[in-house]
Amino acid sequence: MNDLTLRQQKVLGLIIRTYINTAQPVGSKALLEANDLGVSSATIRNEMAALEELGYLTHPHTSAGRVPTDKGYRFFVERLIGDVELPLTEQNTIRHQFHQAKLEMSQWMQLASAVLARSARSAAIVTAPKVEQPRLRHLELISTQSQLVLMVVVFQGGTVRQRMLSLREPMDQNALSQTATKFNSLCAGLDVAGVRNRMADASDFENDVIKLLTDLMASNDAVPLNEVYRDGLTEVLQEPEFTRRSDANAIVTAMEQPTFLIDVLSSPVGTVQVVIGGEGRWRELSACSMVIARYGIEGFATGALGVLGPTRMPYGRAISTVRYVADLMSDLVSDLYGD
Amino acid sequence: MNDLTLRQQKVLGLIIRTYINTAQPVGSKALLEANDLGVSSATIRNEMAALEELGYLTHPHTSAGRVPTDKGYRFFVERLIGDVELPLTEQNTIRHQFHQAKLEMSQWMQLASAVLARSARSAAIVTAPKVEQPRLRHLELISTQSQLVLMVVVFQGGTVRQRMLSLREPMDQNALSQTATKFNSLCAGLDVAGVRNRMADASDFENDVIKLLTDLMASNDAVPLNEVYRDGLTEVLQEPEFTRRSDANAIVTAMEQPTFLIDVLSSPVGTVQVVIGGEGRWRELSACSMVIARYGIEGFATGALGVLGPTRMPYGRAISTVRYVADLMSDLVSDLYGD
DNA sequence: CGTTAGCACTCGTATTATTCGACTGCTAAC
DNA sequence: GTTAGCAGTCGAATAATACGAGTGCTAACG
Repeated sequence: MNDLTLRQQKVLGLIIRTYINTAQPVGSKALLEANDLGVSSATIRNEMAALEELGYLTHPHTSAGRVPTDKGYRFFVERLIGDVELPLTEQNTIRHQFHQAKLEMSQWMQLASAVLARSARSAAIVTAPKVEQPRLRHLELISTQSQLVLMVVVFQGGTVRQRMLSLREPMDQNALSQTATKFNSLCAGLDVAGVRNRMADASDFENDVIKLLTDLMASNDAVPLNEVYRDGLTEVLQEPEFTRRSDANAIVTAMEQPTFLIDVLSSPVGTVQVVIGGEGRWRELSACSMVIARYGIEGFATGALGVLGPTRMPYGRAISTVRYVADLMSDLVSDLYGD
Repeated sequence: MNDLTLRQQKVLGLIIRTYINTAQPVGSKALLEANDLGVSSATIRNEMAALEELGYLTHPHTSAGRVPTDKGYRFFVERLIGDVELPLTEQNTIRHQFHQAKLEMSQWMQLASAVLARSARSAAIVTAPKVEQPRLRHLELISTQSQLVLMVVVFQGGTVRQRMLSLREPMDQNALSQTATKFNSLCAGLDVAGVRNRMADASDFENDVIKLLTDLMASNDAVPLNEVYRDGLTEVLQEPEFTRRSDANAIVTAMEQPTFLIDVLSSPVGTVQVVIGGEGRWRELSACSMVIARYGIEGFATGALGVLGPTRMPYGRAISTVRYVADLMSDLVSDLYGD
């Protein structure tokens, strides 16, 4: 895999960079004009042919310039761009924006998606941090209509969720409050199992509450895709690769139902994943690349964020922005939920 | 405006219905073959010419069939389809789905958007019901890090919101809880002004809390577009009118930032608005129509929902589905938040 | 042996010409 | 008022052509 000469690496890098900028197949002559390589176009052509032979480039057709393959992009990402950091000025701009925002997770997520979209010329997705092992902090039961109760649950860490509960027989607000108080005094700080345990001798109604609570804590796992912020779809659809209807649909669908995020959630926090051309796993995303990271505090509360764009993506910017924003969001999570 | 003969109305209706199904300009001959009109194609042509003269139809070009204008659609919607109700079987299906779902607003919204999108062959948007005049129900202050406090506010009606608050000097959880208890006992059931009033002699910290609370209650107005559910964008983009890049972009942008909903929020609950071809107000949506309604309880908690699609929209289905789902959601809101 | 100039060849894109056919609009007859 | 018939129109589809960017090969060069 590493049997590329230095010059081949240089040529490959230049082709990819040029192609990323222009979206046009890169010819030997054009490449030579823009960069001083000290060799003739014929030599470049030879190198190009060699790179094609090795699978890093292709031809759309005989008389066109070269275009990177997924393998080419992969090499580019892993060997050629290195660990780029976001320029300090941009870091500051972003950090500044985050400090401007109200101290609220939803605002941060929105901001993060906006920053990602602008910076990486791609569509951005940010999911809310999800608490891993929810522990009860506070519970409220609010009587609404005769037989209906609104249950509001605050988990340790500040996540709030709500559900309706229908009663078997009418209860007044007083009785409800009593039950809530009982839960709060007995079960604060406990997880699902703990609550079940502590409330072993529960009344029918209390059991209903426990059931709903359990359901809520468990379903926490199942809805990672519920609270999702998106941005930049319109812009990315302007890119020439999405002229083809099917490719445009693929990315719109992917943004609507970002199922691919589920796979990402198994990676550790802090690493930035680059998936090029769907990588076999997502056939319909063969024209797309994504740069994704998990953020938050491992084992406690984590979310995912990243960008989705054409394979011809500014990987350097994308990777460094995703990493920076992920780190920033991790800091914010630990500020918000930190112990 | 009503100077159309009965036959003209019939012809107009048939043309529009045909065009809605086929997306192809409708010729006199084709129209005659599909429907038994008892007259010849020449007569139809005369009627078509008259309808065009009156502004209800156009020609893409000389040798093409007729296509409805926005005025034509408008007449169709207001005079020709009448008050269609959704078929009972569909009503039942939808109602059944809603009862299957967990008793949670977010699930209902998601479901509503799915139902709307499927039924009206359009993209659907559903915004969360927004409480009009928020009154405090319960407040919690949770210490996270040294100088940071998470404030969770439950409003009357069950809306829950959260914000961070940075302290000027450290406070422990006990002190925080005390403050929260004070607010809860003194201010439950009050609106912004009431809280300010009751807490006239507040400490510095309490004033910070009040400030944040005020901010939260006020900003409630400003973020109607925060919690929004969408569906069906992918499908609607398949429609032939969105082959043109610019039109596709228009609808994607509109779905990303549904600013047009703001205007809708002034209409009364219960009426279904039909906006055809942007109606001058939204120039970029000239190729789109929308069918929108507000739902909820007037003056207490309302949201908006509707569909966005090509002007060639199945208006009958769209209107009846939007109305039915809006009514359903209104019922659910009054179940949830009802007094 | 790597490099380079030169040149024939390929093939997609753009351009132009041509045909085809659906539909209209008109006229004259019913 | 309605209808048959027909000339006329204009977009869409098809074919023919020219253009040119870029390759790949070969032979010469240092």
